[in-house]
Amino acid sequence: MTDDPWVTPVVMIAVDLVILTLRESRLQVLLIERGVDPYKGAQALPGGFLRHTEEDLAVAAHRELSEETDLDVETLRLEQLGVYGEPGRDPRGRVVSVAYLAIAPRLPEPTAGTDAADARWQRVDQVLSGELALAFDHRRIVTDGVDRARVKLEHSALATAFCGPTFTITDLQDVYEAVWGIPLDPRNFYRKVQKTEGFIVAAGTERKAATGRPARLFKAGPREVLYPPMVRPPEPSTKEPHSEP
Amino acid sequence: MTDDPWVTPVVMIAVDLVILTLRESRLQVLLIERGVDPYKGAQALPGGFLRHTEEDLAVAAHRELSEETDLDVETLRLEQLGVYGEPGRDPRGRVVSVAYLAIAPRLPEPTAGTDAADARWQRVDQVLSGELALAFDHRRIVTDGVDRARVKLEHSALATAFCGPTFTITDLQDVYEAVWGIPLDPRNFYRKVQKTEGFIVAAGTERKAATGRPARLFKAGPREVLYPPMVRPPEPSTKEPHSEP
DNA sequence: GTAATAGTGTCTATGAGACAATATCCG
DNA sequence: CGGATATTGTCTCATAGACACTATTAC
Repeated sequence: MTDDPWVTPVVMIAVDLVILTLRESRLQVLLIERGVDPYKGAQALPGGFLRHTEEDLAVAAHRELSEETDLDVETLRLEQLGVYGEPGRDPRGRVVSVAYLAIAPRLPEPTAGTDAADARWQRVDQVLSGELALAFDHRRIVTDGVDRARVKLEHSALATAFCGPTFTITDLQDVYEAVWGIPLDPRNFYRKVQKTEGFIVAAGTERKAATGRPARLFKAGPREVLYPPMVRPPEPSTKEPHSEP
Repeated sequence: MTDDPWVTPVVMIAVDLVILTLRESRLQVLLIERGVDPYKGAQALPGGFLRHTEEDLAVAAHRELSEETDLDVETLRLEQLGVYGEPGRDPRGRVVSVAYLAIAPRLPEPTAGTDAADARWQRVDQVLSGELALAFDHRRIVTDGVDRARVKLEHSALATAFCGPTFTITDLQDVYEAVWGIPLDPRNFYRKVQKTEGFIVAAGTERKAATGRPARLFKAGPREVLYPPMVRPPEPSTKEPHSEP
């Protein structure tokens, strides 16, 4: 940092939000329909430009979150995901965007008649496959966000953030299965989660099940870092250069 | 992203580099002495402002790397570490800095008489402890970089990047011990590393040892992602809120 | 030979994963 | 009772970690 700052070109700073949730056992991401021109009418991540010179990035992210969505801003914990600053990514000029990631519990559909009216949950698999096109480089940002969530599920108690204040162990398993995209054995999962001290704690009560035996309820425990970690089977690895007879 | 970009305030973009290496079995970070005024004379990370509007962030990072250091820019792989954009972090105005992380093999001291003359390797532990003060919020950036390196050592073949083109298994163990800050059993480490297919591959030759039996040489293998991961023992955990009788 | 480091063998505790068996609800 | 889901038990296999032991060099 020895250079003269006054030769620095003008750059616009934006924040983009990747909000993930679980609905109908599918991983979904919150998208809005753009109302203005670059990519008008296309789906995009919630977000926007920095308002004034003194605005903190995380504050701007929270502001956009409350402006463009119905979500309970207090509950959500935003985590910095990365910077996306390729010169050509925004036709309006040089825009450097700071992406944030958050995990939301299942929530009602965004309310019509508000600023958030254009916000909709969309299936992540449709975004990743390209079936649902996004504005700018937002597909890449979603991809990175999902990857981050997958990894964080292994080592942190993030999964509980997908659930409501209380949940059953099966609810928690649904989170892992949806995010990882693989089935898990309910019995081994059950014991594994219980044995990881501080991950979840009993929430006293039980509940009436629609069918079958009612499950115990739990809430998120104090532990943030899981040890031992939840293990995710190795990826099929797009290129497995082996094949012994 | 529905806002009008033209109300966006002017923000300066900088890149900062966290270059880590291993010297004398210590984790060290490359720092420069600032020659201009905010924090003039203090130690800081290499880096600088974006040059022109079309310059890519990663390109700017590489440019600063070659301008301010002697390192072989081609070999080093820069990885985005995060964004640091607090309003008050730079007295000159609003500066949003994108930090990059790289791992360098052991290299000679920076050459005097070049632009890199002020660059010096400094012990990471002195930075983290505050014994060596850094300009701006660079101590936090170094902290985050070291944390990232620690985690990446578990799941990726990053450790080989600390070594030269060929190395012994003991060399590799030194990397893990220095970065993690804990001792490892050489015999278990030996087998673990060998069993992880594609991590390291034999580099034919052996070498003459100063003392003891000469070791086999290896080079980095094709595998980037380690499975199973190298396991790092759980942290002592600053706050262990348990104590049952 | 001794010192020193490289590499191997082996035992044990623990966890992952498969899967049978039991428990508790609904109707 | 039968159907469905929750919870527990048990077995087997793989791996981490401890550590005795052998191998190969320099002197």
